[in-house]
Amino acid sequence: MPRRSTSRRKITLRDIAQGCGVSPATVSLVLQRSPLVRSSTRQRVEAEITRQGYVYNRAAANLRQRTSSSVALIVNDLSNPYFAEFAAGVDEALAAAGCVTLLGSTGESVERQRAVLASMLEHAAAGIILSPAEGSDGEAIARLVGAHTPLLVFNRELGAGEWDVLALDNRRGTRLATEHLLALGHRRIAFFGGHRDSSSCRERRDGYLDAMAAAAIVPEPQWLIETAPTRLEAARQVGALFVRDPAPTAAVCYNDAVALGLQLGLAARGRRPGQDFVVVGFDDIPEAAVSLPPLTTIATDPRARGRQAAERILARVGDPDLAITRTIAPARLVVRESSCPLL
Amino acid sequence: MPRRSTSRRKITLRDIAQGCGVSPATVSLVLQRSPLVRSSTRQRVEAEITRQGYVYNRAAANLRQRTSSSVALIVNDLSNPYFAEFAAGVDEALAAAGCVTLLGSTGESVERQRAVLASMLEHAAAGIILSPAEGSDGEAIARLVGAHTPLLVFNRELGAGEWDVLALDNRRGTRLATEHLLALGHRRIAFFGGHRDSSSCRERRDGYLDAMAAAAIVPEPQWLIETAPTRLEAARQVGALFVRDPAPTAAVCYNDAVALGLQLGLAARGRRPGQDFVVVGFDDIPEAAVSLPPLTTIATDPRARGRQAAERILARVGDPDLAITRTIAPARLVVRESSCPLL
DNA sequence: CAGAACAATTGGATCGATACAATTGTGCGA
DNA sequence: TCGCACAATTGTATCGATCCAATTGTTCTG
Repeated sequence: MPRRSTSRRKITLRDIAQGCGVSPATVSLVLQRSPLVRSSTRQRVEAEITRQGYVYNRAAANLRQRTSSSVALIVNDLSNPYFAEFAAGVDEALAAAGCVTLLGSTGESVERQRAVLASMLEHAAAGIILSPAEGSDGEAIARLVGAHTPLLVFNRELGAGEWDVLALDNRRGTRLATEHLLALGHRRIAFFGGHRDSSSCRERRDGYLDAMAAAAIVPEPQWLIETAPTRLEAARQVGALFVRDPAPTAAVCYNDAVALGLQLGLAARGRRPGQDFVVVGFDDIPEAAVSLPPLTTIATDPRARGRQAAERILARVGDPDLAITRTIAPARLVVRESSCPLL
Repeated sequence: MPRRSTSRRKITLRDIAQGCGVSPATVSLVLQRSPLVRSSTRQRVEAEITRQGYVYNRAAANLRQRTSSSVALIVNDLSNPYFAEFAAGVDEALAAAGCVTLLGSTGESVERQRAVLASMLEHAAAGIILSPAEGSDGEAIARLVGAHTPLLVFNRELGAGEWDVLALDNRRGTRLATEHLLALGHRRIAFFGGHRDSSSCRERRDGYLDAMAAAAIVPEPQWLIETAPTRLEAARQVGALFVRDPAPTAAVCYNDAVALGLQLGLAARGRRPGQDFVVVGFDDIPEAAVSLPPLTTIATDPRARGRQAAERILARVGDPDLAITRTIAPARLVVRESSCPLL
């Protein structure tokens, strides 16, 4: 925990008051743009402020007013471009509201998540946007956060509780993707990648199963392939799709990273993705548009989701008595060349 | 600017004191793990703390102690995976030091950068890590930040001033890359991508020119091609490499995004990257290892750089009288299949 | 058993800005 | 010129935790 320099005292509102012969209260009024101060005094004070290079101490004000001007954003993995975009959106909207973002990352560790949450509470975040680490216990989080700090859970299920939820329409997304492949004439469609026990993976798999069931197709067990949700792991597992004949002709992937890995693995085995085998991803990360071939995927617009999350938590902080909301953000199909009609 | 709920008063240290019949001072001592308190009292106090669900108010403590427990991180573009990794590293190291990260992004806007800096100062950041927006004025930033808050400038030049600098060894990086290509037997080597006026691009181009000069090769003007530093733009500009004969046989790229775009553009024109034309990137983003073919590049390890930046600013906050440091982080060549000996 | 040495506890001022009641200054009509 | 309404300004308690000097308990030694 760092300490601040003590070399030269910091300028306070009292210094300004003394410097131009008014009371601290008046300076405070000037800072708040109160119409009560005469414009001549205001100018005198403002001149003194710039002359002395005074910096407002928001922490002191927050203490007095029992308010907070920060919102915490806790994600599991910043280096995932999806969350990075989300974070950028959150920060954008918070900054626009004159609010600062407290960043925390958990690296999927429940223990670190506990520590980070505690730290954010101590730092008096007005609200918390949380994308829970895998294996989080909703009860425990609720107990830790308490009823005073509003919480918005993003991206993953955490059971029901006294918090707002902003979820993606995972199930509908993969259903759309699967229906798209069915419409192209595919019948043997795999669901590729993701961790069996993650809630988002479960939901996406369910959407796939819905669409298959609606088409009266029973997926073979070997069409469901689990991998770590990374490009590299996905590329390694491509072989599993072709162990038994007849092999699938298309795959709905857990996310774009996996889909890109799959395309890579296909190319490495001499199958041309988009022609010999059709791939659909999920997320629409920037790379999806420029991969080889460009990837058909489900877009969820993480930046807009970030802005949305920020606005929601600000609304709740503004009025804690609002009813709990549960928003399902839309997912839309973006068709690119990785999926094209069977010839 | 949000306000906090007023529904039920927050528990303060005084409540705990009353609750177990000691003075606030004693509770404070317990919180600071002071050895002065008798262990029986300590236990009584701790029990009361958990019973009432007390949350420490670090802002109040910071005010009294004239300290701060936060460090600001200001980047131009979080959605750039390079900065996202960097941010993850910063947060990791700050969290380990019990410090919280104030995030701000500027989107390359000098005006937003001014606003964000001002906000961070008001929020009493103990120090600021800044990757300046393009076109920043070092003077202006110095004036704004003042002498009280230590500043660490990352990634871009900003003139010399009262701040620490953590830079990448751009020039040496591209020199290494170019020497690698020369060693493979290439002579007609292009420098591809980047904005002419960005400081990092200039440095990287200089490294390339150094190596070429050392090999007594004068680059043709059409070997130097400017593009926006994105995959898409790079892919669009590939044609420019081949307008005149004899065309280059290899390219050192401004960064990996550009290099991947170049590979894409080559494939689209029927040239096999890595065989018909050799490509080297810069940054070693995760995609580089799994592109087609895997990309030879210059690794700078952004996560480690982030940790390093955090540690440096913490050290400076701890002792403001340290001499100014200027660290050039090493860049190392990672050879993959996108570069292989001419056959 | 006095009193020194030490352990444990506490009152109250303080950090910097704000809110509120109270005070002072100004203009104007009677 | 007085008094009144209203505009400006100000003194001071406060937010929650900390720190210092001062106080109270406890133990031990001669």
